[in-house]
Amino acid sequence: MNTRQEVLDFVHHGHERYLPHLSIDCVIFGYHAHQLKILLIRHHGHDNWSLPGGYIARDEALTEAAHRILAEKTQLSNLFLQQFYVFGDSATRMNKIKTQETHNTTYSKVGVAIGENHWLSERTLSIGYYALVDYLNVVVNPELLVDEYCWQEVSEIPTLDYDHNEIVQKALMTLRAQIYQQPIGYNLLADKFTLPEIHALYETILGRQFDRRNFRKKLLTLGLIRQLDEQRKIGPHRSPYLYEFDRENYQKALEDGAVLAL
Amino acid sequence: MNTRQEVLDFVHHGHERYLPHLSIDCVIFGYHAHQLKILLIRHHGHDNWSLPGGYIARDEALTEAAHRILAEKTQLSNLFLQQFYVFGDSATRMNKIKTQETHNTTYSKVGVAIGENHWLSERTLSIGYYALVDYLNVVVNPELLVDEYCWQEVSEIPTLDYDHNEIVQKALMTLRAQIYQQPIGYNLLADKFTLPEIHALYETILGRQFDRRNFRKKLLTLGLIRQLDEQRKIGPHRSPYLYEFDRENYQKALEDGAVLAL
DNA sequence: TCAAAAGTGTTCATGTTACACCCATGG
DNA sequence: CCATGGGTGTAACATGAACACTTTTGA
Repeated sequence: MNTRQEVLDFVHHGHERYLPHLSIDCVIFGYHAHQLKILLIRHHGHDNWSLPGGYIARDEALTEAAHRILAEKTQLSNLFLQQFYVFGDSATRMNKIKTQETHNTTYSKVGVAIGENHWLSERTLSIGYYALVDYLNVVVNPELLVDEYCWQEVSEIPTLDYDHNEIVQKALMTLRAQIYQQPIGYNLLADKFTLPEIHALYETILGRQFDRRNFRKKLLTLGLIRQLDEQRKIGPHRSPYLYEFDRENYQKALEDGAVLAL
Repeated sequence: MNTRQEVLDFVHHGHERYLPHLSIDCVIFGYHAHQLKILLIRHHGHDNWSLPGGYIARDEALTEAAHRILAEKTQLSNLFLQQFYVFGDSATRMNKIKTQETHNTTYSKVGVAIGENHWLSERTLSIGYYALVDYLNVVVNPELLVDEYCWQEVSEIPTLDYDHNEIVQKALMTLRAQIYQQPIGYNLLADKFTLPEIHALYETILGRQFDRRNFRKKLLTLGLIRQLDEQRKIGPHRSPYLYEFDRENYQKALEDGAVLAL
């Protein structure tokens, strides 16, 4: 939403287009070069940051909605996107903490006030999705009501609005648990990648270190990756070999519940 | 809902008490003696079976709602109950298949018709929860609109109404994945249990066999269970020893991500 | 004494961990 | 030639898998 008109239309007619009481919040993990970050936004007039999110259109599949919202923020489609939990227990989600004033701060930018019975003031449960992107590929889409964006290191997430800290925690837990069962590398590495690259990826996401030799052995033994004949030039150093994923084997390994417990 | 009056009140005023567009469906796994079953219900006038479910009250936490619904069906509280997915993609969940006639068949029992714009005809996403119970402990609560109940073996689930087959599949997958990370035994076994009992439990839930000796060794090594001095009399056979869970160690092992991969 | 169920230990194969030196490259 | 980063193998150890006979009990 980039124009005042769009925002006004959303405020006044959003309930006709979207399902009320339900939203989607996205924890967008951005990885690059040994750093794992999360995309945060700061709504107009807010001191705290929060997660990007959106609503589900009445004629839209849930998964579709999640992909649309993600694409609206990052301009990227076909990303790895995973539903992980529904949040409906915390005080914010019970409407025990009124978000109305919060909303009014934001929407004051377009000169509307959100009443107590407005659809945006109603109790809203939120479905959490997490995505994985290379944050260098992301060109964040500016929105009228969002004052600022930032990529924040996962270990340094500040206090967020609503229950978003809880959502981030759960997303991170789920990501780390699922890295063993999901083709996570596919989405964060180029088709051809070096061993140090995939090695750094796993170390960063899991927050611990792996022995280079054992790591390579494991991935090759499981047949998840295949070494190529090519090498990459990387400046004044020895050239690393390139590898690619063995898609068939990767799939098979995942089905067999293969564990990449290094 | 056991009286006509209650049902009428639900149909006419339910939207004031409950959040629209959202429901909870429960996959209630019932285990006993090497059998793993699911509780199914048959609504009045329906040919197919479906899962028990319910709605979230406007002033009720999500988890609270799930426990209430489960207690309404089984009369049991404090059960192991786990949220596992939100279903919002299938044709039923998009309102592409009209459930209105379906509803009318059911509610004809109390002599009301559900119109196209009735709140029960609107698009409804469903949050899936699974529970684990000993089905011998369950006294199913009769409800006016439910003609029949049954416990159906997980390997013999018939075609269900709506997208409930999909929900059951996902629940079973999740249960099997989580048995390694959740204190599942606690809820299905008495405080003191024999090794053959817990052994059968794992075999049944995971659908495969484990060597008795290795199974015992593993559980003892991980410190999940503790052997007691008592034995149980079981007729014309050797008396098995009793065991109990080592709660502290169980907790610790789960946090460490201990894997019971037998 | 028999049938049914439970108890128990060892061996072998596999997987996991720990560890250090040499090589290639460009400046 | 040097600084930097990448490549590689082996030995010790721990874990998992396979396997069968004996004991207890009550009828």
